[in-house]
Amino acid sequence: MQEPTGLEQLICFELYAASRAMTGLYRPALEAAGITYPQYVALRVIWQRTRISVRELGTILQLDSGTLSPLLKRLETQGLITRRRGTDDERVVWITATPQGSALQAQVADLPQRLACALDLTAEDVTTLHTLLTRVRSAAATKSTTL
Amino acid sequence: MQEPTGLEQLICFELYAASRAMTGLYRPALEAAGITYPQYVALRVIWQRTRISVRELGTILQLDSGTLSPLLKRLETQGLITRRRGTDDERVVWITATPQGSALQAQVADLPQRLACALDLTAEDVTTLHTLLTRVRSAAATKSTTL
DNA sequence: ACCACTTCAGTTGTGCACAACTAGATTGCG
DNA sequence: CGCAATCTAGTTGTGCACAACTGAAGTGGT
Repeated sequence: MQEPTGLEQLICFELYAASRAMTGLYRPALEAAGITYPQYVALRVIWQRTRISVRELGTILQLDSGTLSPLLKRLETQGLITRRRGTDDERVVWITATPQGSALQAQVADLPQRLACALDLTAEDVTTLHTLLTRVRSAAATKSTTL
Repeated sequence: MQEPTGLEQLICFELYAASRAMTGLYRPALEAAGITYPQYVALRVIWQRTRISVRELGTILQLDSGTLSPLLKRLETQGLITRRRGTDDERVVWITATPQGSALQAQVADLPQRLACALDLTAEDVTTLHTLLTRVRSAAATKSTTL
């Protein structure tokens, strides 16, 4: 930091800027796969289950239906997932990866490792960072009325 | 973390989630002041200078004119800043806080401290987090073609 | 002086984030 | 049972993030 802008003292701003920088790091590879970063994290969760409801996906990603509905609609249009109303409870929509969607998994499998290397962080740094970020997130979530 | 979603291993996702959680923590106070979080960080930089160009503001915030132009337009409409074309170099637009805009500064002055307390982080944690986030951001920015 | 190159802010189009709301399905209490 | 409260996903509207582009203004080489 060369100039005293005051921003560098704000953890909040560092989080905001670092998050966008990381997303930018993922962008080229994800663009090649035809998806965006939020779509990628949603797919990661979907890939791990035979099916998942919009609600549970939202709980994991901390996103509401206002964000997820259009995002999932786009994934469905691309043929990467299917959406089906539940028969027992017609309120819930079950999401499943299509074969085409599952195929994408292989294409982006090594991304996190490749990009983590680019950050020049030691394993210890990653652990520390992960611990602190989790604490910040849960503390912020607790105090907030949102979600 | 109760379930193995795979996301919790992703520094990238933790950054993304923590950043949104922090923004949510700021939201109620900023909403009371009539501004959004990105407008707040932009104003913090503007408050520290008698004037600043859109370009320099963008360099500090890591945002391009595509994001800043409409954001600054809204701040101008609210009467918080003025925008004036330079006389020597007519390409640059100089931004200045209005008295009304400067008055807002007092209203949100204690925000970072109040909210930092809510996170239950020690001074050491904050320093560690800040250092790691800065490293992540600069590393990501270096590898990226963006900006 | 000429002109290709660069710089700056702004516009357009797409997609995300979130508040506020809607509509239908389900639940549970009296 | 009847019906109000709750829960689900989706829609609408606002504002941010970013790619791609525009147009005007400045710059440098010849």
